[in-house]
Amino acid sequence: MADKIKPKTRKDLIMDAALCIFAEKGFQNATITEISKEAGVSDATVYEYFGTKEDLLFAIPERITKDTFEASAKVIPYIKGVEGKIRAILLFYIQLYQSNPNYSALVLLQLMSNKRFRQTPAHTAIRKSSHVLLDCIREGIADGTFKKDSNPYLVRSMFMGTIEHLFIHWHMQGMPKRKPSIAELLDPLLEIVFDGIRAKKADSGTTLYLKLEDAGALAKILQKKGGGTTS
Amino acid sequence: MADKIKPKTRKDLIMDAALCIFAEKGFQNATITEISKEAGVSDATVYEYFGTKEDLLFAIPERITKDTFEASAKVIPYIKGVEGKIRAILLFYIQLYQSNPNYSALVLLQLMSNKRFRQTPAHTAIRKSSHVLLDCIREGIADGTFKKDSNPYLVRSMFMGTIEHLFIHWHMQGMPKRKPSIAELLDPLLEIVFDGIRAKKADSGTTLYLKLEDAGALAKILQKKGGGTTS
DNA sequence: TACACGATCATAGTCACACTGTCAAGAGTT
DNA sequence: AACTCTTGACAGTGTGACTATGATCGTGTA
Repeated sequence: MADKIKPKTRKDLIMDAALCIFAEKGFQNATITEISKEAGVSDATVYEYFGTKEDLLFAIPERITKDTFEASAKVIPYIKGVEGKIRAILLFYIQLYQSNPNYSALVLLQLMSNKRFRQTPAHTAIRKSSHVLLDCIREGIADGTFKKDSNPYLVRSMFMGTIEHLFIHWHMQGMPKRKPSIAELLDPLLEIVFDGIRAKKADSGTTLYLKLEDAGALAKILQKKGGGTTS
Repeated sequence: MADKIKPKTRKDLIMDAALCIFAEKGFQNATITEISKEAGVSDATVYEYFGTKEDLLFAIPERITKDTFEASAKVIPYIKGVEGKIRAILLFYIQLYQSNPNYSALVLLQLMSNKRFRQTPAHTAIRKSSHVLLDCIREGIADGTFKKDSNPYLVRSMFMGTIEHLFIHWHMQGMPKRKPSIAELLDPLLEIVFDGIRAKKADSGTTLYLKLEDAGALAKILQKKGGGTTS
């Protein structure tokens, strides 16, 4: 196990340097010379490993994205309850973005709006993970946790859109040094959405809400019976 | 009024051409020569009006953004109720993005992640409008429409993040010809969020929700009184 | 030690494109 | 006609991605 200390190949050195510089100055404003200098190699070596500057850009998120999302996919099935699963998936995203600011800057600011990136293995991994989230929401609708008429695509966009929006603003605000408090917003976010889409029936042990207009009718029912609620 | 038919200045022609080409191929992949040819002017004329290619990019959303958001700001105060106000603001965004696909592609895909764009009048207008939305949410919290412990920043990110996410995916999907159904998702979106943050108390005239545990006590009250709800 | 071979470097060169500068050709005005 | 302002044509510069080539370094092998 001691030989697991990787000696950092030149390829890794180049990608590490590129990640820093791309995240800091943006893809277009970064030069190959700058990256090769930072990595301590020559320009030619960069082209030895990566055909073009854009190939280098696309290669960077590949390792981390695949590793993370494959790990996520393995864990999720063992979590019981769709709400817990959804929470776990979103926590994965938030922690990934939060603990790798350069990575998230790259993905959210440079890659997400690049059409060629969409034909990349890294993006396939992202898409797959996004699909897992969608399936969880569908499962929640199917098993009665969420309202039958919920739009799963909308709900997914609410989750992913909100989280990405928060991170984009964090990056654009110009202070990615300070740890963001986005993880603390996960539970409030979940609470709002779940509260909004949760089926309001008395089949699970959750809190039950009734419209006031129905309260009159309910009052009579409650009077006749002892107070037991049978569906 | 007949002389209101603008003869389309060269500046406008250039910006129109640039909008099309930037939206289609992206800022970096578009060349000045291409734009000037499309506009029917020479390269030099482009530089006559716009110092740099980026200045041209930033100039494009200026008119439409300012016009739209200033119009929005004038209308909002006349709408009663924070929920209506919020709905109106979001509808403004959606209709703006939906009826100007090129504009929304430019803003959402190219400009939002550009740091220099943030120091631009166009972005100031966007920020101002975003602040109006935040104020509405705060107003809703203050007047008891929404829960006291709602995080207005989070709620705003939920609205804007979701809408932007939906539009970005619409653009990236590669079929911006077909009219998107995003406007139809506004009410479901509002329903979920409002449902999640609405104060469940009996202080405003809106629909009222009660916890089931309270229904027993309510039943007695309703029996004694005729049914009128005085606060 | 000597050799071979692959990896890396240094360097020079090509090409595309943003941007500049110059000057001449219209168009409008006096 | 003279004057001015706008526009176009075009040549030129600088930067940076990418290519091509030969030198050099490091390592394993005879």
